[in-house]
Amino acid sequence: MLKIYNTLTRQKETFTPLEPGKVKMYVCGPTVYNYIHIGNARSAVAFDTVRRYLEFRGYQVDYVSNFTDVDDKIIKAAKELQLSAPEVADRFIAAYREDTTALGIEAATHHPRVMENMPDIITFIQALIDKDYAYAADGDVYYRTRKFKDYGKLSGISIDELEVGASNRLNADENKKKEDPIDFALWKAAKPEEISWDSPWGKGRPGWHIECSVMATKYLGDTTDIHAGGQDLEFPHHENEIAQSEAKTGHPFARYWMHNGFVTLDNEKMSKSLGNFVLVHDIIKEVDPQILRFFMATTQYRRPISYSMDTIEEAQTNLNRIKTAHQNIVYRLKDAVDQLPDDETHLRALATFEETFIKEMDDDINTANGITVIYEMIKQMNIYSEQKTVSKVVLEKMQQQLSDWMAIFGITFAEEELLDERIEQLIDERNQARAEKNFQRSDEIRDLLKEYGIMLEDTPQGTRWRRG
RNA sequence: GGCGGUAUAGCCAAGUGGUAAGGCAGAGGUCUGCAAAACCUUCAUCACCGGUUCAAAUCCGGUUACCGCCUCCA
Repeated sequence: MLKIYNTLTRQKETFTPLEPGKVKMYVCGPTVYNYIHIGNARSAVAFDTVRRYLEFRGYQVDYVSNFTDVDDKIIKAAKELQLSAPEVADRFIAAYREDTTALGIEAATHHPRVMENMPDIITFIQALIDKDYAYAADGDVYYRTRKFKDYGKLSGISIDELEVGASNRLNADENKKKEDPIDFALWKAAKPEEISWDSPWGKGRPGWHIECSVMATKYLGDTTDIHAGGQDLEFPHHENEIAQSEAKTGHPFARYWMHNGFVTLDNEKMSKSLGNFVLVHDIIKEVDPQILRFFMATTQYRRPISYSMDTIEEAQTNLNRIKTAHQNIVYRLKDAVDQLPDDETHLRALATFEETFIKEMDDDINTANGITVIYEMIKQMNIYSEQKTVSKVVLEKMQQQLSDWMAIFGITFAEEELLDERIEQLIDERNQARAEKNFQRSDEIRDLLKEYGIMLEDTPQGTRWRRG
């Protein structure tokens, strides 16, 4: 039984979607004004993993993730890059797709953009005004926060406590227009020469929070099963989304709220404003993106994860261990017999591993524990693949089970590649030398191939190679 | 100041009442012509203090440290 930690109730709850077998999931996406860093990637990875696990468990997932392509930072970046705001957005959406693809993140069912949903945003805001939950003020439109009685239910904060801190942070101009300092902008009047859209309140552009309310309800309906994002979105972003959406529709906006923990660098949150970030775009030139992806799976998504070269190297070692085990299985398929008397025992053991794996992953997508089950399974797989005779039935099941699980973590095993003819010849020559006990020559060849990144291993079934 | 989170071996990381998973690194061993890979053995009383209990890393109270949100941020 799948359980998910729901930020709204602060506890793990049994997951049951609104519609049996189908899950509606919305994940707050990036503001596309530059490349994503590892912290941004964690969110995308975490919820891609949730999605893949839901699919593994038999659900059909409708996955929506937005691109914020209208925003102050984009306007600023456009000035710096001497491009139009849409051009900046296009460029970094392309970069986002490139980086996330490298990380094995599946594209969403829909990737809506703010610019493409302007009429719906305006309609949504108008509906809030009509319901008296919002008011226009000199070209801006604000949300009447105090009117929404459930305000604070997600983050557990109260308006009165907020007001104290908020008063000296907002600029005076904006405050003058607001009825209450706690009110937030749904629509901002255009400043000269900024990109803007026509609206009943004059030229302007939407505030940040409204887009997610609009797009989530437009693509998934009034109530979404899972709404997710980083912990920093809990307040105010998600709180405001709830206020807007529930005021408009009268229905619960999302049933399960999921928030991922941060990536830390030297025990501090990796963030754009702190400047302590590593761009995915840069790091994948040096580190195999699969390693980065696997690294993120080694910690449960709600906990902070510490990024360093040490932790990345450890992930690499561990991923290699799993890949080697997979290769061991594939290698033995070549000389496996169709079946053996003890097949049933091994298949049962595999089924037990699967039960455990599901039990661990069902516990709020505990990938760290899921991976532990993988380690235990590959140990048995390694032992099996060293048996004198092996069965195809068992090996195939092992191979399939391991790749299915790793796919949840976004890891795929490379297709077996063919070696260069020259290298094949060298391996043959080395085996000849070994047969003649000319170990000097055989070691020479092994060292030579090592320089090309081909590692040789002598096994009872013959010499095998791998990239290393 | 308000709200929330975390503290487990050299490192990463599970474990929410029954006497500390797993991985890396380290040590020893098996296998191997030597390797590699693999396998086996070994390696912690859980930040601190007090309490509840037959029994606590796990519950309660307190202390300390670190982190996050409250302002754009995954």
